Amino acid sequence: MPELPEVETTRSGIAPYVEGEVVSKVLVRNGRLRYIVPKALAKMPVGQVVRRVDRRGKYLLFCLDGGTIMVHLGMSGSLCVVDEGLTPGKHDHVDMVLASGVCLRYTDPRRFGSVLWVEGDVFEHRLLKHLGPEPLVRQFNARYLLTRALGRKVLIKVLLMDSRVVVGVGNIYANEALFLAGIDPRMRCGDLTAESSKQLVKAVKQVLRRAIEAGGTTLKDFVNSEGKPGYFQQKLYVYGRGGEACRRCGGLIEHFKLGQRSTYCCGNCQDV
DNA sequence: ATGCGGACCTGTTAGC
DNA sequence: TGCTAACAGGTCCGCA
Repeated sequence: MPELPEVETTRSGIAPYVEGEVVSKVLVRNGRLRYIVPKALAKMPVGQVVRRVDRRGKYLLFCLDGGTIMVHLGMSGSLCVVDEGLTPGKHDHVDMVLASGVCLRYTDPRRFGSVLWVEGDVFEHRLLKHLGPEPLVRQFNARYLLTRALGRKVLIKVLLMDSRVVVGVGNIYANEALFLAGIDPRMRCGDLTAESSKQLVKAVKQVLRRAIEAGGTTLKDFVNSEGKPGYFQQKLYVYGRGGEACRRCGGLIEHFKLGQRSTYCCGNCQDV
């Protein structure tokens, strides 16, 4: 579920409640997430101050003095600020309880996400080490994308969703960015030109920025730190709109599979 | 090195 | 109405 805008929405919502506060305990109700949470947290000491809440790609990083709590929301995860006393639901797997009485509650029906404790330089952790640049920084530019695309045979959509190339772009925003750039998702990487690379980078940045402003996309179950949905779904051009009219040309939005992922595009507005 | 397919889970929806 | 199958926002691993 959560792509970069949803993770960033969560981060900015949580930060004011957490930064400068002491973690008094971490309560694990169901540790069977992507990585077994009790094991992953085994060495974590309690009573430390959270210095800041950061984000790298789709990972949330709670930076403490002795290490980092690294949270990934997977497909269906969310993290809400609740009162410690609130009765947990079926999928409320982990609580991070602060000395202030505020509780960060991790909810994840599909359990594809995880909560890890990492000591030392978190960016050297195997899950972060090989990540590509953040999409919203200058380092992610037309020249960079072209360099990474040329000489490869994968489809352009697959490349965009490869976190070693650029982080944070999941299936929804890959579809949207390709539409905005006027590029068919079935185009091969090798066919990217300087011009189309420029358009695509611009589109990726634009769609992510707009989605962050709208508080993310809620298709089914994404909620922010207050348990509220995002509103970007109302602004989607192609994702989830198979068979409907293109908002730009009125043509039919196509829907098919690429790799294993649901793909949407306008055959008229997007060229291979 | 690159590309591809399967695996990890559960809940909801579509279809018979 | 009720059962079953397909599908869903994301990685990560192993094999060719």
